[in-house]
Amino acid sequence: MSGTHSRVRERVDRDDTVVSPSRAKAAQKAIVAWFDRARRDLPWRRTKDPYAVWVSEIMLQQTRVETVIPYFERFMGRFPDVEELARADIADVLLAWSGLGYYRRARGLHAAAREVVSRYGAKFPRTTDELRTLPGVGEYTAGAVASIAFGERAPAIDGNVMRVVGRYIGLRADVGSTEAKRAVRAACEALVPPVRPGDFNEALMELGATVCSPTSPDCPSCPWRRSCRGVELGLDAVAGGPKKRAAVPRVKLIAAIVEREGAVLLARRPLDGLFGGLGEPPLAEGPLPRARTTFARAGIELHGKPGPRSVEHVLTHKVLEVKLATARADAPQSLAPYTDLAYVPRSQLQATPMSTLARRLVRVSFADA
DNA sequence: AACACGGGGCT
DNA sequence: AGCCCAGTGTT
Repeated sequence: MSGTHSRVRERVDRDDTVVSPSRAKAAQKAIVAWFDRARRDLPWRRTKDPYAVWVSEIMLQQTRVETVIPYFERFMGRFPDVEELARADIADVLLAWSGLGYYRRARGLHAAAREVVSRYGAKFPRTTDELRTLPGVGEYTAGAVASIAFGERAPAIDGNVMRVVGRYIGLRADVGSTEAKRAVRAACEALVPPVRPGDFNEALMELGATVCSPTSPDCPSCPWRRSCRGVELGLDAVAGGPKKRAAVPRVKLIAAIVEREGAVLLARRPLDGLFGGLGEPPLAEGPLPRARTTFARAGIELHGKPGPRSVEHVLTHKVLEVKLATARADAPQSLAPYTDLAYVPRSQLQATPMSTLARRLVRVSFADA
């Protein structure tokens, strides 16, 4: 008897994350109506130009709206259409990306622009399947561009949507789990309407960004408050789960600060990996004797001991601890893993692609100059 | 499934 | 001091 009961109970638990057609329809109407009223005026919403939508979506990957806005404006001014971007030098694209992070995105954008021009005659591919083949365009971005720019009825599931829809369907599984992804995707397939699918997807993300926040959702203001399973269950029980992250390793580095006649010695990083393609004062891993030897082989002689000036730069997966050392280099040689070394006039630094870390190093070096 | 990949703002 | 953001690509 208890067996029968638990079997029924189990099926109910599984089924209640399924969104029925009638429930989907009500949900679509409510959230799009809310979006029409509450939508923020963002630069990339002033057009449905696929190129602009695409650029914005790439920039928005793992990056907040407020951070992206000025970069987007500058980028569109500098590269107004896909052909202009395809013609550009990668260094100019990286310069426009300097400080935004995840620099592989800039290389993907540039490579994809060239593909759009060469393979599609500068006309943007219109379907998720074609978009998906472009470098830097994954499942989310393909759905976002296809739905927003071309009206394809495709879901666009980002972190916001995982949380919002996870709560809406009363998902208990951790949002990072395969089970959660499957359930949210199924729900989204049922939810995305054939009419205005792009507005629906944007509405979902907008809701996550402004109302259904991770820690303190404003449920009374939510267009879905009446049918949200998460509210019924208590949001703490839904789509939660602590994500324990391993302690981030600390990496100790020495930066060789070499100045000669108003120019700074910069090294260019290899295209693959951290800060790919960007310039920076040459870095070598500590401890000091090893770094000194590494630099010496490249013709860079450290003056004294590194420090006391130093910079700590925090990344997602490691902390870079950089001590600064002045140095001289009359005939710099190659220095692994950098692709080249060159003196850059200080007046040219703002025109040189560099990471935020590299700019900090330069700024700290010449703070009192 | 886990990890590399930036930077910043909020709690 | 964590958390996590309009994620993607590699291993």
